[in-house]
Amino acid sequence: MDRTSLLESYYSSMLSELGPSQWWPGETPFEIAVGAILTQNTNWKNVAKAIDQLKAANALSVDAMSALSAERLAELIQPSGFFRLKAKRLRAFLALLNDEYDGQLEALAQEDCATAREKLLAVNGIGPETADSILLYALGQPSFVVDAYTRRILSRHGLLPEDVPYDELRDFFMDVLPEDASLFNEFHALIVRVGKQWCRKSKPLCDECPLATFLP
DNA sequence: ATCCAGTGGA
DNA sequence: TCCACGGGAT
Repeated sequence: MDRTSLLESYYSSMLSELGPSQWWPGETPFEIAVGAILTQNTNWKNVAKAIDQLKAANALSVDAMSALSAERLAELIQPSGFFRLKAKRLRAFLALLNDEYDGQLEALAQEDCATAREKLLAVNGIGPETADSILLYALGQPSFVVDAYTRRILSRHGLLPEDVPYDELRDFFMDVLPEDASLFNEFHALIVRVGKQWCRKSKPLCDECPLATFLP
């Protein structure tokens, strides 16, 4: 089977077994972008707490968050872990928006996908996964997101070596899938759900996995 | 390879 | 207790 049909089968198997994901949780593009930074190597439940605190402090806008000191911002996002580091990263992201896009996330979304990706990657603290998450889930751009779950599932299925570089893993999908943001959105969301519940790092539950038929 | 550094589930 | 977590920089 060619890669295109294979990935389509993965997608339809997960979708039919799990149902649609309705990702990403978040009411505004800015909130989603903030969540993408906060969730780096961190459980989403911790991020949700941090976002609640940002909301309670009315800090979930470019202007309001830009007005906060690094210390105050760190305090608000504390439950997400790495809070001093992430406060710096959020401020570096805000600096990009304020300095180059007049504080408008929508203006960044007007760039073509590759340009916006370069701009995001140039921010200290935004790496490829965070950049792609912002592009796809906050800006609606067709940039496929891959993560540790994607890597784990595909390597356990014998499709790619486990240490494959990020961009090669991303191209594994983008080279053959139609450039469709809503497809990329749902595909990645389904992979994360499978990774969390079945393809766990230790003690994976292969027997009950929605992707069990694809195992080598 | 090591640091960042809180939280919840196994 | 221990480990893993929608990673990234140094």
